[in-house]
Order: sequence, then structure tokens, then C-alpha cells
Amino acid sequence: MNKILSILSENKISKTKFRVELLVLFYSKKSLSVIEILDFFKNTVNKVTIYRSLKSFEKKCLIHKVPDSKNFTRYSLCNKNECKNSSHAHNHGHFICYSCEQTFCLESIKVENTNQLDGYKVENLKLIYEGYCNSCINN
Amino acid sequence: MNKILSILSENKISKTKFRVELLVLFYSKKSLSVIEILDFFKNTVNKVTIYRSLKSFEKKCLIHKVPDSKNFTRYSLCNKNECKNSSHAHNHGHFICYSCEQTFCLESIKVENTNQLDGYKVENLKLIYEGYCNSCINN
DNA sequence: TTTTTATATGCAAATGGGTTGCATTTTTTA
DNA sequence: TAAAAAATGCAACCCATTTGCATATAAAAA
Repeated sequence: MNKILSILSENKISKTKFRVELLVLFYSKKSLSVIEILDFFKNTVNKVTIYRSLKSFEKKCLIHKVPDSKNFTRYSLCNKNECKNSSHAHNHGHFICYSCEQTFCLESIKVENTNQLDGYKVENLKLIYEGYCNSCINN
Repeated sequence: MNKILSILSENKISKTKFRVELLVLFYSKKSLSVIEILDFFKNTVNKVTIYRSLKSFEKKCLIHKVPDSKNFTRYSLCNKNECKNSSHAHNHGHFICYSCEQTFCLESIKVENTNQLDGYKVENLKLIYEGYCNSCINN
């Protein structure tokens, strides 16, 4: 909890009740969409506030967008080794579950951006696996 | 042109002026978004018609969705070797240009879906390169 | 601690991609 | 050429996301 507060302080983000709880929530989830956040807070917070908080967190490099099954916006915590100064990198693959629609970061699968590609200047590379996560298979 | 007409006939898609021209257009472009189609036809066609035509083409396996830089829907021609009977496969990588926002199919980069992944049942794999295409770099 | 300033929040309304219902028109089929 | 099937246009809708503005809360200054 002190960790959460100091992260917000360091990044000059106001420590409002909602933002503190939102950051705590991110630490307990693989990834979150706006609707999931709205549900978690049982509509006690305005969705506009959610959008603005996410944007603020993203700008300060606390969270970043991850691929989503339905092309909605979904976020998960930044990896300090990868993201710095609002430049977000994803040097790992992602897995999207068709069933629970959750996005998982595959930290163990490194994605190197060293490929030479004839006719293109490659700046970024995304590797996205899709299928069913074990949790959904077993339930 | 006869090729276009026979493709539509074979797939039992009505050979209306718009649909013929749309399919011709697809043969001249790497990929297309609804807005690009609307612009090309200078708003002489209703956007609903575009959406329905695209859906029809997709169902008949003439075109399929490709990744887009802005998470919009973008289509390009199916590769006859990959897509059959409205089951669309993308066993190749894609390149998205940050500048022209065009999506290019990288037929030469095969994506095999044989990876075993601990904790997940993988059904599909996407490999997306992003950066700048030569055409944008040279202009 | 109090005042000032900056930031966050809620509400209403707008934006924009995509969809649906329905009447009309065009194509296909017989 | 007539009947059936498919395509089109229009209006309205859905839903994620954004914007403007007034108010409330938090941070910084005095």
C-alpha cells in the first residue's frame, strides 16, 4: 500500500481514493478493460474518470495498452525494465484467451526487434497467441 | 475484368456496379478500410452498403480482415492457398506502416502455429511488424 | 493552518466506427 | 417477362471513447 502511494507521488499523480484503488487493482490483475474496472467499482465511479485515469497512468508509464480480443482498449502494468519515460515497449509475446477474453503477458517469450525486412523499416514487433487459457479449459 | 465477374458469379454475389468496382479496387490495393473505400467512391455509395458488401465478400472468402494500426477494420484479398470456405487463415506475418497506415501481407514470412505454450492451448498466432514502408521513407 | 493553484471528478453532450429495420430498387432465376 | 432473391439507401440506433464546463478535491505556497 505504501508502495502504491509512493508510486503515485513519484509520478505526480494526485492520490485520490479512486486512483489509489485503481492502481492497487492493477497489481492484482493480469490486465483490465474499462468495463471490468467499471464493474469492479460497481458504477460508483464515472467512466470518464476511468478513461482519464488510465490516460494519466499511461502517460506516466505505470500501465500500457495490451492487445485485446475485441479491439477494445485493455491495459496492464508496465514492466519497469521495458517501459521508460512514456515510451512503452513490449519485448514479450501476449496470449489472448477466446473464452475469458483476458490478455496475458508472456514474459518468458522474448520478442526481439532485430529482424531485417526487405522494403520496410521495422520499429516494433508484436507476437500474439490466441486460444484458451488453462483456467478456462479446466472450468 | 472478366476475372472479377467470374469470381462474383462463382460465389453467387450479385454483380452490381458497386460490388464489381469494389472487387476491382481490392485487386489494386494492399488493403482497404471502410473510410478509404468511402473516399475512393467519393461518397456516392452509402457506408452501410460498404459494410454489407465487405461482410458478403468475407463470407465468400474473397477478402479477410487484417490488423490495422488504429484497431479499425481493414481488409485485403484472401490468398487462395490459405483461406477456404469462409475459414480464414493468416499463416503469414503482417506489416503496418506508421505513416501511411497501410497494412501489408508478408507472404514470405510464414507463421507456424505449432508452438507449445505452458498453461495455454494455442489456436492462432499473429506476427505483426510495425514501422515505415519504403514508399513512405522515400517520399 | 489558511489561501492559492493545479489537478481530478461528474454530468451532459458529442464523436465516430459499426449495426439494424424497413421500404425500395436491382439482379437473378425460372 | 414475372416472381423470388439479393442489394441499396435512409434513418435511427448501439457502444466505446472524447470533450467542455462547472464543481470538488488535492497539492503547493504563504
